[in-house]
Amino acid sequence: MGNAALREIAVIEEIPFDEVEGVVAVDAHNWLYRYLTTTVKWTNSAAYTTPDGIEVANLVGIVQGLPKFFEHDVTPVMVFDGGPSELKADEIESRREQRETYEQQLEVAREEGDEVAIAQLESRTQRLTPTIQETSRELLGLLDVPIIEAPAEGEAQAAHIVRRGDADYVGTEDYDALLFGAPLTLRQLTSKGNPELMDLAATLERHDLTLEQLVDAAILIGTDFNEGVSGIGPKTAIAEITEHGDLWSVLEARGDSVEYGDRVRQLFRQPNVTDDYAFDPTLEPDLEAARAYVTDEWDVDAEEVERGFERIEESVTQTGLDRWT
DNA sequence: CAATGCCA
DNA sequence: TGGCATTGG
Repeated sequence: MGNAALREIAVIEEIPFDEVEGVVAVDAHNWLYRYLTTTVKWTNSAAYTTPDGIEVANLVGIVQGLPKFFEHDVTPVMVFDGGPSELKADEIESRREQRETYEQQLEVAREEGDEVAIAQLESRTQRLTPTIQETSRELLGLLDVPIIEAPAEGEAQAAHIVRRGDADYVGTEDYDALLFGAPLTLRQLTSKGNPELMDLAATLERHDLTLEQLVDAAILIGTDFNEGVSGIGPKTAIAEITEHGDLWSVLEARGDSVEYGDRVRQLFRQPNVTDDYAFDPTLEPDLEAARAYVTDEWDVDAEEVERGFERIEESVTQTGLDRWT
């Protein structure tokens, strides 16, 4: 989701994949979700469901999606969302408890009309199922793709990692990455053509804004967590913030108001992220194990993943993934 | 310029 | 989704 109006504000340019270098901190939820909803699923639904009715389109998506990185000598690092759905495989009981807790929280938030909390909790509704999470982690592990656990939003954590210089780009379709302060963001990583590069510094420079002001402008327009002011779009938001300086001054001058403005602001300014992560960008995939996992353990038709594995294999042997530091 | 609805 | 035309302020 995110905010499409930010596209009007952001400096975005298409770049050849060859010019992408280094490490991409991928918003794993966003990345997997693309493969679960669009590409694979409807083309041959049966091929991505086990006899038990468990969806394994994520495994196919991973096998088909990773070669893009490998073939361009780009190291993906998958950043998973934290929060209520971070579950350990064998903790069935705590799983139920957490789900109940989440339901209760959502109920309370609804009663209180706390739109921000509702939005946050609902955004966790469309979370990946525990099975998807577990099998994705397992397969990524076999392929030696680093996984980082975010305390909350994966996107915020990915932005944090890039800000600290431990990765070069955030990978997500979501324009919100900009608001989390991601210096460089790559979009269209799942599509066929070239990716798009979204540049924070260039964006701020173009409009002569600070990041804080950009966040305020986005709040005026409306984000995933707040409604925004009716009648304010990207142009007006920038103009008003430029004229009055910040969110509150704009609202005061217009006699408007925004619900939970301060909380949404904090959400972007001080997201829940951690420095407690580490990864080795040197990838040594165990292709045999990965193939076995997908085709034997989860009964995915070998044809569905053959080409993907071949491409990964070729990348490994030709360029040597272990050269990437 | 913002919002809406339709279509590729 | 994203692009485009329309309408309404």
